[in-house]
This record gives sequence, C-alpha cells and structure tokens, in this order.
Amino acid sequence: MERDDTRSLATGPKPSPAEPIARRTLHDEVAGRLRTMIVEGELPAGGRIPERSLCERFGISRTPLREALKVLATEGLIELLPNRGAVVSRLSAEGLREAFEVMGALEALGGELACSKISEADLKAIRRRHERMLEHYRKGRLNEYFTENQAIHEALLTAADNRVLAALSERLRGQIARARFAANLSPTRWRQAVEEHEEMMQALDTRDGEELGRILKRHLHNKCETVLEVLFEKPE
Amino acid sequence: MERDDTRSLATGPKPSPAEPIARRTLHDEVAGRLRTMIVEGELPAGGRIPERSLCERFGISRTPLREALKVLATEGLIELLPNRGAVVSRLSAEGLREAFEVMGALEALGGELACSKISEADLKAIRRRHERMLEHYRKGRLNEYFTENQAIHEALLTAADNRVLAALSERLRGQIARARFAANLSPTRWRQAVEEHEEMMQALDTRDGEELGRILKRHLHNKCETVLEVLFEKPE
DNA sequence: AAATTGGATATTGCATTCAAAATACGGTTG
DNA sequence: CAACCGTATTTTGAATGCAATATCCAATTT
Repeated sequence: MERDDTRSLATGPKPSPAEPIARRTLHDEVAGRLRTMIVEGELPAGGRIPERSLCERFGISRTPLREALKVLATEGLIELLPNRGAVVSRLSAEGLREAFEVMGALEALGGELACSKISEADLKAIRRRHERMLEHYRKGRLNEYFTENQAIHEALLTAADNRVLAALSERLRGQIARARFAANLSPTRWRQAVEEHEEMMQALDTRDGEELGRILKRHLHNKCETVLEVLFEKPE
Repeated sequence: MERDDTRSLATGPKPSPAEPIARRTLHDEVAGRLRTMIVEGELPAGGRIPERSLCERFGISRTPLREALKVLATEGLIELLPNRGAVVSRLSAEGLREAFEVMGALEALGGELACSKISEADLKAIRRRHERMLEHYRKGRLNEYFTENQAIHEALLTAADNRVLAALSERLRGQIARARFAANLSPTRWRQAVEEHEEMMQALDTRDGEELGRILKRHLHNKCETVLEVLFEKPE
C-alpha cells in the first residue's frame, strides 16, 4: 500500500511485480493455531490457557504467545483476567443467539450487496456449487455438504465486495464455528436448510437483494435454533 | 466465574458484595490512549508509529506497547508491516463507505431488536433526549447536538440488549469517528438528519422494528455521503 | 473437623537483552 | 555525475530476566 504510494511517480520498471512474500510473524502464526485449537475444542470452553506448556509445545518464548493472547481476547475468543491468566470464553446460549442475530444481519447485508454487484460468471460459479451441495444432500454426505455450504456463503460474501463486512463476518464465523463443531443436523432441519438455499438461489438469480437479505436472516435464525437445541436442550 | 461455580452451594453470606477493584493492565491502558490519539488525528493516517518515542512518552517498555499494537491491528486501526513497523491505516473513501454500510446494517438490527425489547421507561428517556436534540438543532448548537445524537444511537443499542452487536458497533464507531472528526454538517444535511430522527422516533413509538431498521440504514447511508463529500470532494 | 494463616511455589506483567532485518550513508566505479 | 555496492546504524522480533501477584499446601487454632 505504502509502497504503491511512494512509487506513484516511478519511471523505471517495477523491480518485481511479484507481491511481497507473505512473511508471517510468530504471534500471527500462534494466534492462528490457538484459534483452531479453541474452535475444535482442544482448548475447552471455560478452561484456562496454560502459558508455559503452550510455549514449550510451540517451541517459542512467552512474548509472541502473549501477544497472540491479546489478539484472541479482542476477538472475543478468550478472556484476560489480570494477573490471573487467560480462559477460553464460554459460549452461553444467549451469547450464541446474539452472535447469530448479528451474523444474520451481516449476511443479509452481504446478500443485498452481492445481488447488486455479482458478475454473471461468479453467479454461475455459485450456482454450480449449489448444485453440488444438493447432490451431497441427496446422497446424505454431511461433511461435504457442510464444506460446500460454507463455500457458498463465503462466495456470497466475496461477491459483496466489502472488506469491512468480510472481516467482521470472519470473526463471528469463528465464534459460531465453535458451537457448530459439536452440533449435528436433524433430517428435518437439514431439509429446511436446503429449501432455504433453494430460495436463496432464486433471489440471487433475479437479483432481488431485499428478498435475499430476508432469506439469509431467516436462514441464520433457523440455524441458530438448531444449534441451540442440540447444544443446550439435549432431551435424552 | 470459576469462583461462582464452586460457590453455588455456599450457605454463608457473600464475603463482600463490593465489586473487584478494576485493575487495568498496561497494554490495555496504552491501547486506549493510542486509540484516541488516532481518532483525534494526533497520529495521522498513513503515518508510521514510532515505537521508541511512544515508549519514552508513556514511560513504559516496548513490551506492553507492542501488545497494544497487536490489539489495534486486529481492530483495524493500524497495520502491521512485518519487520517494518506499524502505520496508522488510511481511511479511503471505499473503506469508509464499507464501514458505513456495515454500520447501517448493525444499527438497523439494533433498531429492530430495540423495538421489540425496549421498556416504556427507556423509550421515554430516549424521547426526552430526542427533544433535547431538537432544541440544540433549533439553536444551532452543533456540538451539543452531536453529543445528544450519539447518546440516542447508543441508547438504542443498549436497548437492543445484544452484547455482540454492541461490541462490533463500538469497534466500527471508532473507525467512523476518525472520519467525522474533521467533517462538518451542511445546513441541508443537518435538516435532513433531524427529519430522519423524527421518523425514527415515530417508528420507535409504534414499535415498528422493520421500519426503524430501514430508516436507520438510510440515515447511516446519508451520513456516509455527507462525510465522504466533505472529506474527499472539497470543491473549493 | 473446619476454618484460618503463613509461607513456599508457580504464574503473571513488564523490563531488558540479544539477534536479525531494514534503513541510512558514504565510498567506489563506470 | 549517477548508479551501485558494502558497511554502520537504527529498528524490529523474539528470548530472557526480574519483581509483583496469585495459588497451593501444610501447620495451627478454634
């Protein structure tokens, strides 16, 4: 970014149009690992985060780990108790519901924007994914269904072409993924989700942003109910 | 948290209902200061962040400062260039537009939720603030108007009773505040804003969440146009 | 026996130190 | 004179060290 600015008057050929090598700093790398450890439950909700042992395990000193912890705390994945360490934040039923509500609004916005901006080619790509997802549904392949499903939502977000939106969604997705990691879909809910995706495709095809927004909101709402049901009201 | 768990069967009186003394950590304090320095333009957009001199100025070592920088980076206020320091992120016209778009969606959600949850008392409080704001408008007191305006939006958010929403809005507000710090209101726009607030109050009174959401979205959109106009298209 | 206290131990927050990378600078060469 | 190269200086990233705080555990008291 800066480099581009300073180069605005440059005359010679660019030294190398290759984008700068993605060098990651340790704290960044560590933050990533911790994120997946939390999402996948390896670091259980409510549990303390053992600085020392994690440092040994990663083969690093405490400095980058602690920097990563600060980051995760601002993301809401953990909580910092001054002088008493860090704990993985619990996801309460209310917290999840709140996160889903916000996610619904964000995805609705994403859908609206996508409708007004998406190219024919990208739309076609999404349609293809949709078909593939339906196929997975028919064959009962849950994992593949999830993957394709996620890809569709992501593609919509990309089509919305709003980096701020993408960043916030990404963050929320983490929180939600934590919950969904345990939850499974009932056949009824699954069928419902697929139907909603059908509606979504229709709205996308006709570029009806408002409608797509409403569907997405409802979709997320239902997803939320499913997850909460599984996580907090296990009847047997 | 943990302590509460172990106490769930406790019989005696709680040791002390006094809340724990709020101890802040350095990195937290520093992050706060840096935030306001950025919002108020003391650290100009695009400028480098001088680690050493800031440390001296705050009288701290580099460790807590660097931790704060990591936090500010995840908040999007600064950018970390590996091995090359940190710079205050520029707010481009597109970036601002994106932030306003998202803010619109969030406030719309907040409005909807507030409509369905707000108590008669809180509504009355907002109405009072609204009247006060109108008074400021009539008298042309811009600063007081802004303050009251902000308070209203905040009260709505509080009434929405969604901590996730509140947290994300807070973060975006920071970005937007940076821009608005310089921008001023034209008489026409101001009048328009006031009219929109009138509409908002009406929707709130009738608890029409959908309508309030639409108004808020439009309101934010217009605010965005105002700010962009002032910041990026100074004609004379 | 339960509660309390005192101190040993572990953990945290921050400062300092060290190594690697980037930047600045001066000399050299074409 | 300009471009290039090698070295000195600065700055960054990470490791280590140290003081303050919290946690644990056994001894003591009621």
